[in-house]
Amino acid sequence: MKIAAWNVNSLKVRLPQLLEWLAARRPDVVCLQETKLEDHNFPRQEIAAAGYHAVFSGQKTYNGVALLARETPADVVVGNPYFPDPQKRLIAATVRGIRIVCAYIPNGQAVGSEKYGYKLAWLDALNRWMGEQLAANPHPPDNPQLVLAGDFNIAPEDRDVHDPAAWAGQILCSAPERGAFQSLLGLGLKDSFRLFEQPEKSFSWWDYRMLGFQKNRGLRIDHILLSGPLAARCTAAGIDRDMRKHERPSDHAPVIAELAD
DNA sequence: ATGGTAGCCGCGCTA
Repeated sequence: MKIAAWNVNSLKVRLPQLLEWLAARRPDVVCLQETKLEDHNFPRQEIAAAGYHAVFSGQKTYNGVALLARETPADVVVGNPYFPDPQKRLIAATVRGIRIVCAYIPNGQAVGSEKYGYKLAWLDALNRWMGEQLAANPHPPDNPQLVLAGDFNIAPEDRDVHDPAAWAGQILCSAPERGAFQSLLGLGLKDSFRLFEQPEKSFSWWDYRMLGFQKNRGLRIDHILLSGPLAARCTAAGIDRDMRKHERPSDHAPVIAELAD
């Protein structure tokens, strides 16, 4: 079972790339962020023609998440019950007995800003909800089947940052943000990427500006976290870096984790 | 060097 997450930065613009990529990679589940589409504009026909069911929660201009799956997603929940939020950043559904949570965690703009406070509060509520979801999705009991995937807007460690000195204490890298990430791991979730040997300087996002990608000035901020039993089944994890080379790319590359059946 | 690039129904804001 192949699970992917991709911040597409406008599904309208990236739809042709998404369809090509779905055909090439054949993921079973895809968590999309920054669709930037109202629900009535979601390209349901094109996604269905590609062989995927879709559930989504979008808004105009900003944010927006979607969950694509080759099997019908069940028990769809939009948003975090512990954090009422007009911003469309969270959608969850069950696919093949696995609870999938697709998240677009706030960027936070700058440490100390109002948006930063919102990000930390959002993460605190996410942590609370994930704790509950881990307990609520046992199969059988005490065997949580949970995936938390998406754009976290957090580089967990210095090795996830092209220039740790320049980014020290900055947004995406600050201690409170990294602490929130560690709290999610503390619930028993595993960073699928780090279950395997990986190339140095592996990143998932590069700023459009200043030739960020060409110079590999990136950060690894997109993640697929797995509950313990799923981590035990994980056979591979990686970043589809080549998608960032595409003409008119998203600023994020897709991340992928594979589970043995 | 406080820039730069991309996407948005936008004519600034967010990333």
